[in-house]
Amino acid sequence: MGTPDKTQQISSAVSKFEDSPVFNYLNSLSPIKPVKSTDAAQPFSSLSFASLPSIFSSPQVNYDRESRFLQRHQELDLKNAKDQSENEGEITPVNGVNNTTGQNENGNELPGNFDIGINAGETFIGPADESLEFVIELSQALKYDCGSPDCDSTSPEANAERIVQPPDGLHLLQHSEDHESKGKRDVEGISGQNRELMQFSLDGLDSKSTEVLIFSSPNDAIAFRGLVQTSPDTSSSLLASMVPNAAQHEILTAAENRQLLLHQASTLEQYETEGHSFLSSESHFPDGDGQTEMDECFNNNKGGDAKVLVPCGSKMSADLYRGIRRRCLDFEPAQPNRKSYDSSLAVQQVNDNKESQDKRHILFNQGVISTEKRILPGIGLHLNALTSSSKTLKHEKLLPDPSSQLSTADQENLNPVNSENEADPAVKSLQLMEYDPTSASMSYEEINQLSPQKKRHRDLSGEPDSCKRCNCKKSKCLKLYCECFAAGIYCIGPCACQDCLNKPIHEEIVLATRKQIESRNPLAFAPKVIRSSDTMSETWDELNKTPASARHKRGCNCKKSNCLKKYCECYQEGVGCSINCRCEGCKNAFGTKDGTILAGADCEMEEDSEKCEKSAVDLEAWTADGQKNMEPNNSVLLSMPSELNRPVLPMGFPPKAKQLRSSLVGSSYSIRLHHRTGGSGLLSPGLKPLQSNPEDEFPGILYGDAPTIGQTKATSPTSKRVSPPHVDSGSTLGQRSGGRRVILRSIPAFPSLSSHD
DNA sequence: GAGTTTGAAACT
DNA sequence: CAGTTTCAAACTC
Ligand SMILES: [Zn+2]
Ligand SMILES: [Zn+2]
Ligand SMILES: [Zn+2]
Ligand SMILES: [Zn+2]
Ligand SMILES: [Zn+2]
Ligand SMILES: [Zn+2]
Repeated sequence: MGTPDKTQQISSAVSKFEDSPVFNYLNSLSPIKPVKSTDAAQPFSSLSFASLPSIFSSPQVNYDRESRFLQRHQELDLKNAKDQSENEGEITPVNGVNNTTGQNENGNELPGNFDIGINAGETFIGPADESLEFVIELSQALKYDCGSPDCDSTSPEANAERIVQPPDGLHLLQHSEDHESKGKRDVEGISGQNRELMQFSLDGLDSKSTEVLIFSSPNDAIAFRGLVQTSPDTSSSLLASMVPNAAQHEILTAAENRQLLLHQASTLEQYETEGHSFLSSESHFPDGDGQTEMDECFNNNKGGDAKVLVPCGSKMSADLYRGIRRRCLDFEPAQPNRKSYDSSLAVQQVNDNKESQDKRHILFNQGVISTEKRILPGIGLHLNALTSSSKTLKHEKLLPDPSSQLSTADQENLNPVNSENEADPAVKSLQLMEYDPTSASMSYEEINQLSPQKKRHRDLSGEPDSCKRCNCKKSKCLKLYCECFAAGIYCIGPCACQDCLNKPIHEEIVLATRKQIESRNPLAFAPKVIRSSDTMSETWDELNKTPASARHKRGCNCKKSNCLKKYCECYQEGVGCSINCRCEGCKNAFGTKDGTILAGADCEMEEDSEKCEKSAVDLEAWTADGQKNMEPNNSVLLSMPSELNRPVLPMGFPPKAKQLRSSLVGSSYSIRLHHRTGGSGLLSPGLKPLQSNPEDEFPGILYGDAPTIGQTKATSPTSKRVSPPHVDSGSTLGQRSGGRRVILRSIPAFPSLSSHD
């Protein structure tokens, strides 16, 4: 509510953004402006679906179904969300008690705001065939939802934990918070199943399993999500990694998604063959990781009921854990939360087998809870608002959200929620609130952290908090100068800003400001880099060709940097300059304005061998860029997270794309696992540090995640400096960390250049 | 860490 | 739309 003026402004903005599902969703969630939300909210389902359809061949059909699902799902989520949102706004303790009770309460409340108009009921799922598509679409839709942290939270883990521990409402709730992180683990853990899931999604999912899940619990929504997200997330995550921009998301068609999934699946399979677990492979996925993983777990659960879960849990425990951490690391170094996972996992394993039914039940419950948590995160991001802001953008924005979801979680603080105990949710939330409201739900923070942080993650070793984000002194973080604000996220602990108003507490201000900025420039929060993904896979298939399909929408205006430094937004994003650029003396290693790519081959052809060299250098430079950070491989990953950490360029990065590619691909496999192998070791870290594991654990995965998230530039500010991974040496890359990355990159590399603009 | 450079964002 | 100022990051030392 806020002042009428604000409301009006917002409402107007909302109208604009109706398209963005996330936005709607958020609105609905946030208690603050029910009215607005309501209006805007309605679209949530419709919007989200609408977007989905575009992606898939048959949108309408799916749409209907999805909408149904969503409705339910939404209701649940909304309830949760509401609770959370309320909490956020008020900062009251949330989770613990609220969850349980909250649901009921929320439920009552929801109807009013939401009213999505959907029928919730009835048949959620249709025939198996449809279910497949349905699932996918949903997943996408969910993603949008997920954009918020929620997605992450829903994790199988929760179930597991629950099982282990007595079913106290309170405990559960508390755990739920932790679950978020756990969820991630779980997801990853599913490894073996993942493949199946993926395939299944492609093939057409088992209608049976899906149905079961959905129908079985009242929390259909949750289950639903899990299912949906599963397949879609994966694809999405891949996409994300591949595509830098949200735009890709839109572009991708169902077919593409499938391809992606398949691709992943194949990759995973390979891994498994080697003995690695899937988890790792998936984990590498950027955004989706958390979600995806969870989804998978869910899927498993659904299909196999308890059985599935068990596996997930067990696998997850070690492998997942790592994977999760990695991801976290990517985005953010410290994730204290994760620790808890370990313990929880162990417990899960024990219990899992026995109580399949109970588990399920629990799952649902937990899922719900987690959902609630999730909601918060979403809110945390301004993205919601932003998303809505630009109609066209919505998709783009969506992407960002997901990315954010990824998990960055790190936040320094992060509360130790984890294992320690579940400290009371309320307490946590309170604490978090101090820093950020997000704290309650990791996801929230995660999102926020995502983008900006990545840049500076370098601090890894040093301080957990290290990841710093913005350092605004005069803008109060309410202008695009602020990377956080520009990325649509709230400032958090790692930010070194002064007089910051970009915090959940000042949501109204933030949203109003956003609105104003958008009114001036509708694309202000849109992703800066666009990729035409349409053909991407096909087109690109091989690298060769042109380089970069992705391009900066607005182009740069460099005068002195020759587009060879990160002062250049194009270069920073890892994309070549385009006709939209007004740069002078462009030597962008990713492609010059004229279209010349400096790539090695080109170089030769072209006059300047120098360019070639430079370009190649750039690559390295790009990753390492200015600083000299050198962290081992990880660095790259870490850095990337923000936006694209990795250059858009797909394959061929100009210079020595070959090396990269090959290395990437090859490495992907190799890498994968190596961490996972350690099965036992995984857990360890506890926390850690990115730093510590960087090389081993993170490499690939993190990397992937990051990009995904980062992809949409809009969301993330720019990654400023990346640490250099030693990417340049192809050999190195290839081996470990590189693997996944490479794959991702290659995939992403979409072809066309984006002309869309 | 301080200081410089840079180009986008904001402002006029 | 161009010119100027402001700003925070990227970069340098
Ligand atoms: Zn800031
Ligand atoms: Zn900030
Ligand atoms: Zn700030
Ligand atoms: Zn430039
Ligand atoms: Zn440019
Ligand atoms: Zn240029």
